[in-house]
This record gives sequence, structure tokens and C-alpha cells, in this order.
Amino acid sequence: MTRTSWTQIKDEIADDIRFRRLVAGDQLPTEPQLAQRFSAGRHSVRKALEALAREGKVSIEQGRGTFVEAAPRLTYQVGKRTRLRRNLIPQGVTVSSELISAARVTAPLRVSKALLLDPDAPVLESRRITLANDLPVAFGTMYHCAERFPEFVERRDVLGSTTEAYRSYGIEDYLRQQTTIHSRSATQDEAKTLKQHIDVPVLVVNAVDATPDGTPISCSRVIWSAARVTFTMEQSDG
Amino acid sequence: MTRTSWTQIKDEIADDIRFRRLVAGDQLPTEPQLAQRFSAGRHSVRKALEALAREGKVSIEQGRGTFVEAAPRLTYQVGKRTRLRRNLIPQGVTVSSELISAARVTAPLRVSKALLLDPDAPVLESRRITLANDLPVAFGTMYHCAERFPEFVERRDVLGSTTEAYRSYGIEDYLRQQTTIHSRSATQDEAKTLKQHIDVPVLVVNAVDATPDGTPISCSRVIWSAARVTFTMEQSDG
DNA sequence: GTTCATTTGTGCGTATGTATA
DNA sequence: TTATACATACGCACAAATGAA
Repeated sequence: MTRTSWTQIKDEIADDIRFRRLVAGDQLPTEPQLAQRFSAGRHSVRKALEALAREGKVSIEQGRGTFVEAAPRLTYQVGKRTRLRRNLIPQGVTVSSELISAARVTAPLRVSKALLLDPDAPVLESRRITLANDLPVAFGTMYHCAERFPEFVERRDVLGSTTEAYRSYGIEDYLRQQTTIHSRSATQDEAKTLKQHIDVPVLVVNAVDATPDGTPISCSRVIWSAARVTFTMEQSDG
Repeated sequence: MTRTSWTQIKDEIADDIRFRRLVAGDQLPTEPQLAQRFSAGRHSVRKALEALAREGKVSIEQGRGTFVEAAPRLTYQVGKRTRLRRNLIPQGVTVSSELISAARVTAPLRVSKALLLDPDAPVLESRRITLANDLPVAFGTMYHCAERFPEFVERRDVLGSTTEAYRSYGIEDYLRQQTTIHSRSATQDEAKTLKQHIDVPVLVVNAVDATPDGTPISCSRVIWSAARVTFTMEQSDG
């Protein structure tokens, strides 16, 4: 080999971060500068930076530069209860959630199946994004039966929480019925929405919520930044 | 004025797979051949193939060639019960598990904490690999208290299942106490063990099993190929 | 609003190393 | 041993995004 390999570049920068020679928010030297520092080509530097970006250690931003990632990894509790703030285990971060869009659409096939509706039944589709310290960690789409939950999105927005919105329809309790998690690479749009590099994978979480008697009331698909979250499941909370 | 971009190359090959113009096991043309076909440079072709490899669609093997991935995505049921064959939802695949190594070691800190042992207590460390249709999908390390479960690994091997091994120590039932899942990029060794490309991320599953009264009996860390598995959690078995 | 310098993104060419059969 | 195919590395040029003048 004898030439400078990109793994060496990666390891050195990773050490710089680990030993606090570079701290959160710091801007790294430009790619040409790093290339010179390591007596390497820009391609090798870029490969090293890409790997660090996939691990969530740095954030590469076209036109601006490359920065040491500030976001800590969040821990999200998957269980029977799915209340957002209860489930994001406190780590000194401020968690917030914003409505992006809402629409009345005909149910996609997987939605009508999950909610036990007729194919093409009308459903309310709402898209929300979750931020931790103003940095996106996840965004997703939620579906409710339009007939059972008229104006759900508006009520959710006015009442401030999903739990309260359900209560306004007479649902005092609801549970997570099923959850699936898998990993895949991000699309361009997903990377942009999560403000992360295109090479960072995402974790796709599909879920169905139901009343205690087993009647499904909503289904959702949430895209998480794979670098920014750990899921935990405790037996005590199912 | 754009030239042929690597995303176009990626999408075309992905379509070839999706529409069965290329099927599992097929060898793709060589990189220079693909470069010619798409009127692109080899770099662009490689970037496209890397992306496909991260998604588990192709398998890139140095010295051999690039092939359409044969492995389907498995579904693994995470719940209170953790019996391997029950949890890998049948999909026409043959699942097997092999012992790689076993040793008596002093407990790493996270292990002694999880098992409520003294720091540096002796534990039995066993490493196993799980194969589906003879292709690795996961490998992991499991720890048992050496005093409570003398010769655990040998008994597990003779009796053929973890459940039976526990029974031989008088434990009739055990439950998953805690599970955590997160994503990260693979190390060189992990990629080699899983026979996957270095760019495919892995899902790290840390878990603690316990008797029904809550006494921890084992902890494990399993590395899954992120491209080859979906985790599901059902409330009924939650 | 436009221009401009800065920085990352994409692309091509070329050479050589390394694993496999 | 040899041929094949992917892996790594360097260089150069231009595109696209960003932010400040």
C-alpha cells in the first residue's frame, strides 16, 4: 500500500474528536487543506469524511464546510405507550414536534389494510417532524380514518398532544399494537429534511396504534436519522 | 448541462433488479463495461454500486465480481421470548446457528453491570453466528456468570438449544428484560464475518435476559447486517 | 438583487495494489 | 503463474450551494 490510506485519515480525525482536540461545532479544515496535511488526494479525504458522516461524527454541508457534529445520540423507548416526550429519555435536550403538512387522501394500500378500512377509504394524512435541540431527528407520516376522526389534525394542533386529541373522540387510552424497524439508505429528500449527509442511513419505523380492545386507530411511518437514535425496549413496559 | 450521474446509473441497475432483468445470483458486467454502457467513468459506476451494496441489492466481491444479492430480508420478532427459530419468521429460509468460540474471561464493565456481578467477575463468553440459507445475517457475543452456569457453553452445544441448557440449571423459563437497537457503520472484521460490503451498516442489538422474577441470567451483543433484517415488535408478545 | 469567493459535489482520466479463480 | 475484477490512490476540471460584499 505504502500510500496514505483513507482509513488512516478517518482514524486521525476521529481521534481528534474523541480526545477533544476538535469539539462540537468546530469547522474542520477544507478538503484541500486536509489533503495537504495528510499528503493525500482530495478523494481520499472525501472518503474518510463520508465515513465519519455515516457514523454521525461530522456533518458535511455543501457550500459551508465540514463541522464536528453537535447532536448527541437520543434514546427512544419503544413500548406499549407511545407518548413522544415520555419516550425520549431525557438527556438534557429540548424535544419539540412540528406539523409540516396535512391532507385528506385516499388510503394507500398498506394503510387501509393496517386500519382495517376499505381500499381507497378517505384518510387524514399528517406529516410531522421531531426536533431535539432544534436539530431534526425524525419525521413521519401518520394516518387516521377520516370518518372516525374528522378534523383530527386540527384538534391535535389545538389541544397540543395526540393523547388529548384522542380523548376528544372519547378514546381514553391507546396502545402500540405493532412496530417494525428496518434500516435503509436515505433518499435525497430524507437527507435534506433531516439535515444530514446523503450517506447517513435512516431507520424506518412502521407502527400501528390501537385502542385497548385491539381496534386500530392510526398507523404511521417515521424516518429516523440512524446516527442520532438508539431504540430501547423494556420488558416492564412491553 | 449534466453528464451521466451516478444516481442514474444506480436507478437503472436497481430497476434491472426490480423488473427481473437481473435476478438473484446474476453477475453484473464489470465496472469498466458498465462505465462504457452508461458513457460514464469508472468512479461514477463504483459510487452507484456502493450505494446498491449499502441497500443490500448487490454484493461486491473483490477479485470475483459484483452479483445480485440472493438474500431476502428476514423478519426478526423482538419480544419477551427470544428463542431463535420461533423469532425468525419463516420465509422459506433455513436458519442455523454455529458456535465460533468460547472462553472464560473477566467480565467487561457493561457485562458485570448488566448481570449484577462484581467488577471483574469471571464470565463465560461465547460467540455464535446465525446463518439463513448459509448466508450470515448476524453474529454475537453472549455472557453468562461462570459461577452460576459452569460449563454453560458445553451444555448449550450438547443439548442443542439455549432453552434446554437453562433447564439443566433448573431454569424453566426466562424472558427478555431489555433490548436496545442502534445503527452504525461496520468495521472491517464485521463486514468480513457477515460476508458483506464494508459500506453496509450494521444494527447493534444489546440485550439482557432474566428469569421471570427479574434476576438477569445473560447479556448479549448481536451484530446484524442492516440490509438483511427487519425487527418487529407485537404488543401481544411485547 | 447581484456578484463573487469559498467550499463541497460530481465527473473523467490514469496508475497501481490486492484478492480470486 | 496468469488473467480478471475490484480497491485505492493521485490529478484535474467544473457544477452547485452558501454567505458575504
